[in-house]
Amino acid sequence: MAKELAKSYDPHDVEDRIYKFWENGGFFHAEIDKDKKPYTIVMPPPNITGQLHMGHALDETLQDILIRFRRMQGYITLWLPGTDHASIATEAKIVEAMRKEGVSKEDLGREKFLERAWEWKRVYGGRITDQLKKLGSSCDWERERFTLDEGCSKAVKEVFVRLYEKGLIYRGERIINWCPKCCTSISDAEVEFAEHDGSFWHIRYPVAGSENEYVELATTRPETLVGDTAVAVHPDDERYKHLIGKKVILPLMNREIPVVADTYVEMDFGTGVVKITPAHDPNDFEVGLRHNLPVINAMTETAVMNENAGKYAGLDRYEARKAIVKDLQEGGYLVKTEPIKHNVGSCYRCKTIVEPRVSKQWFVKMKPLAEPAIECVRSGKTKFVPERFEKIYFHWMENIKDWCISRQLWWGHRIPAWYCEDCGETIVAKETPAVCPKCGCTHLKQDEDTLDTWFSSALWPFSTLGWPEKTPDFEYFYPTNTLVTGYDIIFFWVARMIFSAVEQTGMQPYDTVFIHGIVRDENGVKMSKSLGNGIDPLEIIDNYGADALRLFLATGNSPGNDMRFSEKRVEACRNFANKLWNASRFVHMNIDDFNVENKLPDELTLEDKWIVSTLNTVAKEITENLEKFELGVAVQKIYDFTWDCYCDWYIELAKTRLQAGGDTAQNARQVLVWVLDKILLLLHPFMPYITEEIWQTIPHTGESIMVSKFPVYDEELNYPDAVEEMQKIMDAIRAIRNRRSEMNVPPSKKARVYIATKVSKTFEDGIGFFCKLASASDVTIGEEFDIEGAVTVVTADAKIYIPMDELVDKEAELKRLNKELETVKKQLAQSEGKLNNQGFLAKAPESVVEGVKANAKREREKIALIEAAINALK
RNA sequence: GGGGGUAUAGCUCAGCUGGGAGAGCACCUGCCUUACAAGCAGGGGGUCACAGGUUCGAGCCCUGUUGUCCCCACCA
Repeated sequence: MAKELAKSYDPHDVEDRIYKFWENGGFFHAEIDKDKKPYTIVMPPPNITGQLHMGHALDETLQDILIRFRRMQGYITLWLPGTDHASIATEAKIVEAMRKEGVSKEDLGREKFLERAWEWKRVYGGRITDQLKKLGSSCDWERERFTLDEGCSKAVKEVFVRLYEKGLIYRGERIINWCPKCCTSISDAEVEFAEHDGSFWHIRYPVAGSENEYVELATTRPETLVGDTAVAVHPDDERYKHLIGKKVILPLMNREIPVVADTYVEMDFGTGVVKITPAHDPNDFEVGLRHNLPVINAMTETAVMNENAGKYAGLDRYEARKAIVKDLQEGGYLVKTEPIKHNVGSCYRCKTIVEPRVSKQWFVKMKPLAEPAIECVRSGKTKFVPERFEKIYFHWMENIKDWCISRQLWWGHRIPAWYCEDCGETIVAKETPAVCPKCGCTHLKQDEDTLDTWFSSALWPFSTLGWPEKTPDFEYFYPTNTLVTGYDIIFFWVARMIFSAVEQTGMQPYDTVFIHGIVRDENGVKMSKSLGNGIDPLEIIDNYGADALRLFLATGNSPGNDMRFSEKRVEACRNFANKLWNASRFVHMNIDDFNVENKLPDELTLEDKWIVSTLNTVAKEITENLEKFELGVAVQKIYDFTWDCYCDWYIELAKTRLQAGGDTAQNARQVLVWVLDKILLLLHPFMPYITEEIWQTIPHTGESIMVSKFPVYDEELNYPDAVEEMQKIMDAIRAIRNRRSEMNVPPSKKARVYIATKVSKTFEDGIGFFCKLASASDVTIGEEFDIEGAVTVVTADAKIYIPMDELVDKEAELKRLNKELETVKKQLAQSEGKLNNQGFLAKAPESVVEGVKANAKREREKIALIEAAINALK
């Protein structure tokens, strides 16, 4: 008996069962086979901060499509999964959770805190793994990695030491971005700028030693005044030239500070005078270095004024601002206050406004690393898809500044540097040193800080494969093939991976960076936790199935562009899954006991040739599009083929043959099964679950569709003539349906319709959509017809005769025909115009001229046919 | 200040190297036609933002304009 299939597709029944089947069957695991080519994707590791969101679902889906496609093409595919410890983000979450319990980091101490963090990892890392599985991700779980695991940590230390020994990592006192809430330094890339409404306070500083002389300057941050160590003017500024070298008195603090000349000052902006606070502004810091100015840090690490702020000590930076403005006003120093819009930077994690801060940090010297990384992309070793992102990459790389890599956090890779408490020596090493190499003492203390989380992410493509060891995996799978990620982390991650890989492995990390956009909500707003507009992919999977979600994410998504989530469209995708399911039910009804071979019959009818040939073309197009990362275009092709060609036409046409029985029916069955099989194979990368489920129930060889061969273009199956003829027949049938509808022919009334095409078929058009192929007539195009009581209706390539008694509205019919006649005449005039244009004939290639001639000929034929139809009506 | 994306049906978007505009949803008409009403057949609806240019031919290429979104820089 044929297997009974439920009337509609229920993904709940299927997905978990199929995933287990794949996992237990070992189909995800990549066994190295030197005779075959590898195809490798290393998964961008999701953070262990929580659960997967729609952006992950997109990222994973795209990767899984590529991986499944390549696997079916016969590559040894490795999709290596993993998670990221995400130091600052995770630590912030844990601290937040602890705060609710009334516990602080310091209460716990470093070791206990880390225990807690590892527990967090165990819970949330596991959750993410489960979620990845729900999506159908075909990753090699045996190779799963975590950025803090032993291997990755080894790679991190190796790289740190190598770069240090090469002089590319240094420690120094610099001004960095400081988050007063996270209490850590953050890199330039981690600062987000946004426009804020602020005030521009104009303040006057008395000139020392002269009565009633002032310089007026303007600032947006009066609270930093307490740390001023100079004021600066432009050297060419005539207004202030005489003051250069003199001193002014810092209001409220009553300190004398010098007036320096520096070209950094813009004469046209503000008053042309700038207060210089080296400890609290990056530009001022630079000016300070040039003029050898002292650095007065006036704030603590939580941005509270410190003892250097005199009477303001203990006030928060914004309270201090208020107090200082008030005192300035009372002291007569405040000239005016004007509103201003200016950009303010905040921490990308907690949104707290960052405070520039001078402190001792570790940095990576970027210039020497950037150059080879630029070359890697310029030479095409690594390509971006879409290409335009290369520009962004180049711009960033070419203007790169040193990378601050130390973080004042506990969750992460601890910096492999030790300081000798006796002699002050710094030791950088992969292993904990026993004694100080300089003084021989054992009083060594490891640096308290950890590394920027992106430092380990930057090594991900090779640290996960066993580097720095020359492991078989590394030798075989590296460099990897494709990196799939969103444009939002090109700077954070992609760029850093490329320079790290080039520097450490001497090779590009991957051939292609396939960039996608972000998934927005239905209103086009970026999904975010704080807005509460995020949509949980698992909920969608629960309601519509993973295949539907995947299909939605793949459809209509063009590389590099954002997409909007649309539940309506997910629903449409679910409907497609159901359509496919029911098509397979229909096939099942006709193949009891698997009595059908999954191969094409010897004799193919016109419609067989059409479907086979069309499928053949579709397979080619899908392959081409997948190879150039046009996943959306690829999936659309198979969607249309399945629904329009297979379901709406082929199955309908096959019904008549199935009823006929005998060889006719058997041939139809074979073609039905054969085409369905190909559809499933082509669709499998996009909709893995349902395709496996159905594939298992039709005649097949092999264990799983996952490891079956992806259909390839086969010249033997190409029947262009049949496709063309079938196209005409379908056009004609459509026209008949259209006419029936327009003429209000009652559905109960059968009409005999004659269609004249090259292939000379007669169709009987029954109720609504029902058409069947009847015996061929001897009518050919151009032949004169004389069918009593019938009227000619003209379509592009066929004449259709409909019995007169079914025409209810002659007037409307005439009107329509006349309109069409007019249109065609216009087209003909255009074509003839071209053919009479000497300029055109001289310049146009022969093929074009031939094309226009063919158009004109066809148009003349049309006109003749329409005129005939009009006459028949009259 | 610099760079980039985008403008196509009522809505959300495809349209890949220039050759007679598409999908999903929505809307209208008619159908429970034994695979599927999560469906079938048909229909309405678009100066492809605007203005020039190249071409026999432009949604697609070039120039400019406008709208909109984003990224980078950060002049206090």
